[in-house]
Amino acid sequence: MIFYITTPIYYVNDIAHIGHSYTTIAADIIARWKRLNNFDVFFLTGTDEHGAKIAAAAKEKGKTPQDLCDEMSAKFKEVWKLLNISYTDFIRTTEQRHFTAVEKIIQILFNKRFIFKKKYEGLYCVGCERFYPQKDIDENGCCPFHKTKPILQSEENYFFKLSAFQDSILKRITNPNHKEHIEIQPEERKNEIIGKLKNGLEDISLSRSIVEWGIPLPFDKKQTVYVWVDALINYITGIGYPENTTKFQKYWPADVHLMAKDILWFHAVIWPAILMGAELPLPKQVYAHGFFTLNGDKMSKSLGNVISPQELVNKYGVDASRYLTVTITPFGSDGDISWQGLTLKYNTDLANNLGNLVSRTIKMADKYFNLKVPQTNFDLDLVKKVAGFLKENFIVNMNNMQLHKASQALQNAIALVNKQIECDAPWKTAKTDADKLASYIYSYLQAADIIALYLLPFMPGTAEKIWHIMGASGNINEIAKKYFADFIIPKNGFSISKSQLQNTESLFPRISLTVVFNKKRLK
RNA sequence: CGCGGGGUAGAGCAGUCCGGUAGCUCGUCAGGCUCAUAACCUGAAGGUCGCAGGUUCAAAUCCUGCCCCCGCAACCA
Repeated sequence: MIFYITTPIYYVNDIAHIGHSYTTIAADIIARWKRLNNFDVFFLTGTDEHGAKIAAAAKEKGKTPQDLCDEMSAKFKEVWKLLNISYTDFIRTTEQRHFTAVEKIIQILFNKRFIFKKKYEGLYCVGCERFYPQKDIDENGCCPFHKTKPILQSEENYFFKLSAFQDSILKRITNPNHKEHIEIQPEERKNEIIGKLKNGLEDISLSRSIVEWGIPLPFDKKQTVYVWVDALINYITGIGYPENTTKFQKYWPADVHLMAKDILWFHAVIWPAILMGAELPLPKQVYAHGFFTLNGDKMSKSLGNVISPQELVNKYGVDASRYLTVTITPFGSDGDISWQGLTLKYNTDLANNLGNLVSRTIKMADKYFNLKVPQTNFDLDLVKKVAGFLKENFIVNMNNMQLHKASQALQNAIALVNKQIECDAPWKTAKTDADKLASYIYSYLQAADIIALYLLPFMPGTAEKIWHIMGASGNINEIAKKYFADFIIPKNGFSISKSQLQNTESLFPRISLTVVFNKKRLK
């Protein structure tokens, strides 16, 4: 079974912020989940490096565009390493393999007469790298975004016949039974796209004559390919198009293109049009998640309220940051976040619930059984209950990309064990019935093992730690793969009797909320 | 009539597609427990589910109309 998932390639005019990491962590969690389900997964991310903005930024810093791109691209890679992102490949649009792919696609479109030349005169904003119709210029005659005066630019450009694909795209999006159906998620975003599509498609300009930092058109070297068209093609470059046909045919079409809502249009409409023009299969699903606001404000550089992944990691650690980033708001819709909210969720879900469960279990195992998995007539009732619950509630949500719901299932499963401990009251049993006590502690260890398996996609490091703390043997990833294939719990459980347990420090030390408030004020 | 989303306890949100005792986290209050990270467990208070109609044995959920908030309208994840 094959699974190909992508994130957008990130534009190197900015360093990674929580928005970038949101998409990437989510993709990573899905990729890891699919791997655990024995899929052959290809997970692609990368950087988008062309365009006048990059060239201008480089010039300003006294660097060549390529140097700037190398630097920025490396920074993205560092962040992904920090966050334990398990991408299969990292594509850069300045790589030779990408040039080859873009040239090939553009040439095909040209040969099929989907590209034509047209003279165009209009108001061009350098910041936006686009022309504006008169109606979109503000009252001062400036670009509505950059507040700078656009220049009157006359260009002879190449255009892509997007309009030719309107009906076929609409059909593929609206009809689930179409053999090339593109599933757009979530539903409300799909409605938006359909609405816009019905308003009609205009042909889009596909080349720029004044942007030098780009890929030259194969049939007119004086012009470069419009950055967006350039960027989209990365999804096929990354898996070997056009040279490695075996690899390409193995992984294409993509199972999911994951992104934020702002760039859905390009992925849901323009990208399929390009692919259809080139007679390539279409992606199966395009999933657009929402935006974060911070304390109700839009995150923006000008407001200076952009959260960086490093800040999160410094405060909460890698795994907690991964977890919090994707579960703090419902996946798919917009959501408001705050440092208080993040810290609260950290304390509730990770310190009080998960961390404390591990802690109380291991301390009891230490106190009563000297850090050895007790020997017992197995009582697997609790384990079966937890396993059954997770199988029922976690998996379906993972497969529907409802990451926040999947994590909720995890939390509920953990709470189940906490409740059971309360109900068993092993600290009382300790005084009366050694055998019963052994079976209690044993069942908590086994339940924690199951929870660790399900924790793997979200918090790979923590899951492995718990696995070892609980005295479970073997490589957790291998065992998880086996478990998710047949859901059979080994007869003696995962933590074998007499195995050595580890009494370690708290996995997630509580964070005082007042510290957060103060830090925020200082900022 | 441009398109889309939202209006559910003090706060933040889920539930709405596939009608059937209104749920979660935080906060508040009262109890319990003492293995544990001032944690964990139990219970309570608190909601006319934006407004008005309609369909139905039954509506937060379906239909109609209205009010208010917020995005988007082509390149900030």
